[in-house]
Amino acid sequence: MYYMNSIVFDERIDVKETLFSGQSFLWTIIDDDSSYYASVIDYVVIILRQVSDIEVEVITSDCFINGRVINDFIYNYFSVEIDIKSSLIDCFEYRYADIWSMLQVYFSIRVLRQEPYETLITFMCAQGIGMHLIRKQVSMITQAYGEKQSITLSGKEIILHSFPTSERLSSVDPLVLSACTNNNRIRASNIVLAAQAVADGKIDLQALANPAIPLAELRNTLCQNRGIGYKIADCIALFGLGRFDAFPIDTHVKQYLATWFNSTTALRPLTPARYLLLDAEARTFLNPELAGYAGHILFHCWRKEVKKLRSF
DNA sequence: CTCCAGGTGGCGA
DNA sequence: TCGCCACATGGA
Repeated sequence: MYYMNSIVFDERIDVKETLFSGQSFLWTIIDDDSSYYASVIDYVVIILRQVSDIEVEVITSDCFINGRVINDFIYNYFSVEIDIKSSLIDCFEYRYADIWSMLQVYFSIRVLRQEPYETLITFMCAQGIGMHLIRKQVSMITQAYGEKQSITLSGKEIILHSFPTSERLSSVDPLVLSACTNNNRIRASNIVLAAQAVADGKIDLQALANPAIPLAELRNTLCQNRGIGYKIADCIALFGLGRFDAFPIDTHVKQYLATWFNSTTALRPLTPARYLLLDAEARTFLNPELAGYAGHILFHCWRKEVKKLRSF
């Protein structure tokens, strides 16, 4: 028994660019020609299909996701209430006219509100390697330790896996897990430690989701865990805790800060001190409240337009 | 072959 | 605090 819904948004949303812009590593392309994309969220199989610029078809194995009815969940998941253009400062259009015109296409990308723990683990897989390898690691982790789920779409069975619980990952031998983390034992060990911390409450993600917590404090708390530095902490905040003010700075962001925004700091090696400097610099031409939202749009635009990269 | 990819942590100066 | 290096793999 499956549930089908059709959701019409007020503004144009590009589902594929959103799901595969590198903020989520848990979606797979079922049928690119028909624009079908699938994932498992809270043990619910969910399939999205882009019907038109503003319409999305949703097929799920349950009518509730995370205790919400499907439509409510999707609206929240795609953060449709956010006015993307307000993530840039008012004079951006005039001060950075070339970038502004290049960005137009990318305003159809939304920043997702994803499950915090899954975001934490998946971004711990994203260190100094390409997007392709990150997806491979996450996919292997779900297949090895997640629960098998399936759904039949037009006569074809689609096999998916839920993301393994923190309890499940806690009990995995790091050496065995390293088969799923590029053979990187340090990363595997850090992931197990993080899963254990989540499982026994040392990392309280529900508490960290409190928007009243200052960004710097949130970042420092997350950084107390091995394998999480400023960048990963900001990614967890932005994509997993709905903190759209968090501005992760990676190799690509560093590059566009230097090239597009003439940052001399961004020309030098990225140290923790320079990370904080760049963070402050970015907030002079981005809306501080939505700096990370803007950062993700700029990030994806830079990767595609300048670097000619793919995210999957 | 070299360089780079959504980085982090340990080390010596 | 900064620069350098190991960690690991794969694509350009």
